[in-house]
Amino acid sequence: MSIVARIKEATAKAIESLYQHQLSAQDITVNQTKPEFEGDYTVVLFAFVKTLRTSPDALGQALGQYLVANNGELFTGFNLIKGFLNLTVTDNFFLQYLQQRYAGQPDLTYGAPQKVMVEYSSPNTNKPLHLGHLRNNFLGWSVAEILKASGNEVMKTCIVNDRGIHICKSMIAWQDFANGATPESTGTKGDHFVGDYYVKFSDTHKAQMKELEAQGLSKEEAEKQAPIMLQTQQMLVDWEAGKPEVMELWKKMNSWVYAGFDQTYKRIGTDFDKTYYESQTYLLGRKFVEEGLEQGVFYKKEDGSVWIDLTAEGLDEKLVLRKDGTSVYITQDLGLADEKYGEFPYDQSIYVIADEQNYHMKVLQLILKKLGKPYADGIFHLSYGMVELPTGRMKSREGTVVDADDLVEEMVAIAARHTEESGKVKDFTEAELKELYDTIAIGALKFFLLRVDPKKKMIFNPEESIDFHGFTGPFIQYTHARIKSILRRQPINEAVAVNFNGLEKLEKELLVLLEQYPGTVRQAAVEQNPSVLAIYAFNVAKTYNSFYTEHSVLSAESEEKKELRLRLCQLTATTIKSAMGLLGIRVPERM
RNA sequence: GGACCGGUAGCUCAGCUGGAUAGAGCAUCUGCCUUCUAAGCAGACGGUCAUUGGUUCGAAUCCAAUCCGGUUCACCA
Repeated sequence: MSIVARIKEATAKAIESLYQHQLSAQDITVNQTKPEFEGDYTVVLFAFVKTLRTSPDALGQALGQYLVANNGELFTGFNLIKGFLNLTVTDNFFLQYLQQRYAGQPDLTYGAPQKVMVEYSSPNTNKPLHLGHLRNNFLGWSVAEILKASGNEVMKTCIVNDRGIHICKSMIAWQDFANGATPESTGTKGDHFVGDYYVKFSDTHKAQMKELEAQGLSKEEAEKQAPIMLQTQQMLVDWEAGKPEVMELWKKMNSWVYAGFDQTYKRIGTDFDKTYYESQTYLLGRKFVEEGLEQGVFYKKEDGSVWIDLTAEGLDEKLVLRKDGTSVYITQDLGLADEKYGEFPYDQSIYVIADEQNYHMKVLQLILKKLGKPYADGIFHLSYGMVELPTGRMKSREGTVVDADDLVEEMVAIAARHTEESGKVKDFTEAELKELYDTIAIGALKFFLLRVDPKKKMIFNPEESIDFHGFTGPFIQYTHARIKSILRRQPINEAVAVNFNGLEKLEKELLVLLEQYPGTVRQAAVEQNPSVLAIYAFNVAKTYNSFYTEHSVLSAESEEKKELRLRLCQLTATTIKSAMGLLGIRVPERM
């Protein structure tokens, strides 16, 4: 049990014994003591003063004395400042924790295991991945891993938007302008290759619109009447009819894109247990229309379109089937949700989707509820804020989209430059260097995107790029490498025992932090928020670095101190590696 | 217009289930490498927590109003 849990438990017991008053652990506020006061953890007393009909001072004195007298293994002393009871935890408690944990892997499981599905990434097959996808990928992957580490059965999924008018746009452009060029013939990565034709479509479309507008058509008319758009519409019809040459082109171009995605996913360490393709799932929602009409949840308008009225819930009327009988986005999603549950009967289904779709996800869940689907309550929208540039949103039309592959390459170049300047790994082979650059570059990128609360939109400044100092991935990686350097020189001697009193301030501070690790992972899991772990890992690294500068490990005052510090180093390294691992960030042995 | 989200140091962000004098990193400035990796450490500077009112022992945190910014309310996906 964590020290905080034990303090709460002991406090509840003490109050029951002293005042015959029952309290549950969650009623008690325990904070880490502020550095300017003596003590490690603080019980906040104000909440009980009224019900116990006593003063903060009297309560604090009584409680402090009781806790120290009855929990000698936990507390060595207390002090009372206003309504705050500061408790000093015994060195021995932390030394025991250290002794038990330094060698193995942390146990991070809690609660009853659940089946959790996590959907993330969801790319379109008409353009390469960009910065926004990276936040999505890193978030989804990390949340999945955190839930897995917490003891749940997790299935990572991806829905690929591989069909529709936007896919036809790049197809038409390729057909009209490529002269048979391929990624191989041009030496272009497949997803970028196809993305270039999507841009080509836009440019052509724009030019044709301009001509039509000059002929007096309105903007809307011009948009629809542009020859390339008419072509694209026809191609979509042909695709839905399964016209062989269109299907062939579609498959060919998608396969180029997938080859490109695979390369990027591999590079950034994203993986999935199951990939859904919209082309295979988009018709699944149709049966819901019948079902909803029968149940009276949906209604049909005169023109044949089908709707659901959500105005009672404060939302709007929502179309679920077009008058021409084709299904819309939300209907497809209903079908996919059903398909997912059929394959993996989950307790929770997490959708990692940007916050611009908050309304859509709300509607999706509500419709499923109204249809009486048992899995509706398990749906959770992990809504994250968009990544913006200092100038505002990324816009493909204005060419301000930050490409994922380009960004990774840029980071690698910076990592290489820093590494060369430091001159610390001159004996590395080419392959080792390459791996190190990737580890640092992608670590920096992931940390940068994961350190912010997912809910909040974030600003990415390409000018300043991503720093390698301070609150960053490389800072933490560097700390790990430093520790490993010590442990390589001097392995731990298991035979030496380390039970004694007299921890240095920074030794204890570090132990206090390390002891909080399982609780921190739990918080990250409950909140589905990796940034909690990023901040934690940074604090551990920072505290270790202070300790490192202040106290020598290898030239410690005594053999026993040295062994203590070696174990402290080991546990710090393990904790950093574990926490960073849950963020998808590798930590090097040397850098 | 309706709904939802946000506004904390020059910049990027923590803190938000109410608790002590609001914290980090970057930037700026001062020190510290013949001693375990200076991608580091120690320190300085920097705040009307958007504004106003309310709730109470106590408010950045809760409530209301206002201002500013964003997203969304498509027979697009």
